[in-house]
Amino acid sequence: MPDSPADRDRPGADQLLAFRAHDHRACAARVLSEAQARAGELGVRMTPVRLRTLEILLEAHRALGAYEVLGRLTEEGFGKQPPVAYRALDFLVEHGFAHRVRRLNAYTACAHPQSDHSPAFLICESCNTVAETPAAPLRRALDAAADQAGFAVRRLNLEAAGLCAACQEPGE
Amino acid sequence: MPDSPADRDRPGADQLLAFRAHDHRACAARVLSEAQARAGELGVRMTPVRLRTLEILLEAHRALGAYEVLGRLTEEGFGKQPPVAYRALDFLVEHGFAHRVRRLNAYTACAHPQSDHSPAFLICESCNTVAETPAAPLRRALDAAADQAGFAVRRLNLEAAGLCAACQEPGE
DNA sequence: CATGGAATGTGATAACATAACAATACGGAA
DNA sequence: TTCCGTATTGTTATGTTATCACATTCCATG
Repeated sequence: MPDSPADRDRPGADQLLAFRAHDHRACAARVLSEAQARAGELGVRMTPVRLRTLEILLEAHRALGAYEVLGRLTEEGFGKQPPVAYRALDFLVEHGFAHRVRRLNAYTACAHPQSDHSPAFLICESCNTVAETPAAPLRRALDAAADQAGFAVRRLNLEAAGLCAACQEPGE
Repeated sequence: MPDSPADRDRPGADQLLAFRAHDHRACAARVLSEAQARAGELGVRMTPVRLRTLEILLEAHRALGAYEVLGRLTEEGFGKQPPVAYRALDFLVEHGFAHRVRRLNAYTACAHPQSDHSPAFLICESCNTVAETPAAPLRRALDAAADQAGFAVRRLNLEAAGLCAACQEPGE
């Protein structure tokens, strides 16, 4: 299927697929297997809680709060205290498998774990769907501005709140 | 004093003054009086708690948590329950007198209340200083990308974490 | 198999934020 | 000026998010 680097840099391609119909099961499975492969490359352990946490985020295809994730994990026999979820989520974020959406106090699976990137999030205030879109050009622009002040950017968090196409429709 | 629109769009001018020595008292007084004038224009009331909250943020010249602000307000005879601080802060943010820095769960006085703008924050992970820099060009770029997906951006939050010039120095 | 570091689990608590409602202040209309 | 509606401030109570400290288990390595 078409998923060239060029496609990946073009919003409107699979980046914003959160707002569009798609083969969800295949999409999740693909990201999962990519993530496992990448964990191997990075020399980190994709343990059962961590894997399951990522699966949960992928199934939702929306941002989940830590306690929502915890609830799911507990149902499945994992621990029931907050650190269980927070540690798994922190791990996933740390290694680029998931992102933290601060505006929602929530976490979402990374749509493109295979490559380092500077993500930007489009958060629909009506349906709460979170779409990830590439922000590399924005990142470069910001880096340039920060450089002038001698500031070294390490992590960038870019979240736009608004209305997705579907929620803008009149009868919605 | 020089504060033309051109200056305001150039980082390295007064935008990043949080990282530089400056006449803090005069700077705070200027912003305060501008804010009061602007409240009049907007037809909103800059009441004592709200004014004092803004003063507190300006004095700190760093991001303060809601409970830090609450502590200060309480010392001065205002209420001692969280909503007192949250309401004042919400008011200030709502009308552009302050910003919320989500990465820090904190609030900071707006450096440029006189004009609508899309701010970006440079957050030093070492000294926690928060500098506000203009993000209008970034905003335009993001709007363009979002448009392609039919997404209408209403609010943009851009926070960069890293090291300020001072904290990058060897002996620091 | 011993062993040390990583990972998981627990109870407890800290930190951040809002709901719901009472009392008061303010400003415009009668 | 007086009255009235609304905005504002205050309170108690509670909800939500996140971390600390420490015990136990897992697992790769020697």
